[in-house]
Amino acid sequence: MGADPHGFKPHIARVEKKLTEQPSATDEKPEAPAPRPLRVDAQRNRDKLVEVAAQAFAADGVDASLEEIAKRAGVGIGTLYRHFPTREHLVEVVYRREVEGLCHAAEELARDHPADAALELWMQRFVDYIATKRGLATSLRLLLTTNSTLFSDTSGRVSGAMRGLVEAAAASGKIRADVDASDVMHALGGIYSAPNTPDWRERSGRLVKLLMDGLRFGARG
Amino acid sequence: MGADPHGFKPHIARVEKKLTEQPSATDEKPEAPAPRPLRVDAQRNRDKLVEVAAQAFAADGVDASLEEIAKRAGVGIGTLYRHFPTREHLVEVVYRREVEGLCHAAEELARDHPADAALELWMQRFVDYIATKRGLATSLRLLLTTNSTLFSDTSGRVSGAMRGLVEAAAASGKIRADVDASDVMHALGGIYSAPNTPDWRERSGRLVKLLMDGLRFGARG
DNA sequence: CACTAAAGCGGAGGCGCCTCCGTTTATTTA
DNA sequence: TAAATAAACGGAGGCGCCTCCGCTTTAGTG
Repeated sequence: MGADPHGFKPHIARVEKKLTEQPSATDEKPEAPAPRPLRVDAQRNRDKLVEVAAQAFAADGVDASLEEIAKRAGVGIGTLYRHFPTREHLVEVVYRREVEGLCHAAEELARDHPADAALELWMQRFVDYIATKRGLATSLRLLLTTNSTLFSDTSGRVSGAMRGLVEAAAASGKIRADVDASDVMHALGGIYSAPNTPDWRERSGRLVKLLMDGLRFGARG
Repeated sequence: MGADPHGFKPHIARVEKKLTEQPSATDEKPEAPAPRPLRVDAQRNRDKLVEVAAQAFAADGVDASLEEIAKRAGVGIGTLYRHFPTREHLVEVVYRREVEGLCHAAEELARDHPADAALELWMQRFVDYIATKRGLATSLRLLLTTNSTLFSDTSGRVSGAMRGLVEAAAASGKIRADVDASDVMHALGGIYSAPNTPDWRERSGRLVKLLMDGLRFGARG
């Protein structure tokens, strides 16, 4: 995006296909007839593709070239399309992975740090997450309105993770006890809706610090 | 869409550009410094493009080939892109034109027919409009969330036109007087949200007739 | 009418999308 | 271990997107 003077930059939404059928990353429903667990090479390629795609989308936005992604993952374009029949499939998987990572980070941070530090670090991580989300903005907006499962899924998980951290911090006395997790989430809303200036990241960082000061103020600990 | 086995069918939303700057079909703001009224040949080409595009979108959906549209309009692809720098611009103009037509039809029908017939005919026309809107579904959804002016503009105009017809019919005694235009609009909602079956059109036609029977029931006239 | 600047035109060219199918490879079976 | 087979691979090919810029047409001006 920028180093691509002749690039292919369509500007339209064209999504008609297959959005009903979910990729379903963590599908362990007891009813599933175990659809055969992907050959090891296939799984390896798939993972590599997702990883490379995540980088590419972060760097170039959703318009990143799929052919380039395939190449960088060391597979043919055909392989990419077999795993992800549409661009959305790939975007969705990358996004879900991002959410997964964010929730996982919450557990990890909670284990390795004092409750208030864990919360603060997590919020900084949340800023990165939002940054990605903004990169994918248009696609995501469409995906989230088309595919309501995705929306409820992810927003539920994220706010759940945050709730856990806030409550733990409150319980440990590291932050004041009279706040609700949803209030904190609401405060973070400012990050999301803030204008897309170049200094957005620093601003957001400061917002998080400020918020933490507020949370620590008058804490028991 | 179908007669295009090797066609270019991306499936992603890529809209970043120029959606702020409105095409503004009917821009007559007193502040505008009159941006020079388009050379006659240019205007002719532009009109032709919009007309052809309207047909193409109706026939093939928003994925209709822009090169094909340019060709059928008898201009080069470059001309199309000069007038409509992105596909959305074209979609938006076509859509606004559709809305315009619908509102204009309301006046015309009101002039040429008894009030109740005018309303019924207009509602049948409304079915066509919705059909178009469905054809453009994904693009429109994105456009309407991105560009809130477009939304308020058009929905306001359409419901205004309908209100006029309903009130005229009620005043003339051709339909019962105890209904509100917004109720009728609400009833028509069924058309929009109905599943996209092949017999959708007939169903909608019957819905309109049914609705008219309900409206005529117990009328003074 | 001749001239000229500005406006408009249009298509070649370069790139990305995505399908199709012959080839390669992992896994199962003998 | 070898043969058989299903799964996966990958890239050529065909098509649409969109920019760029030399050529054409229009609308003024003297």
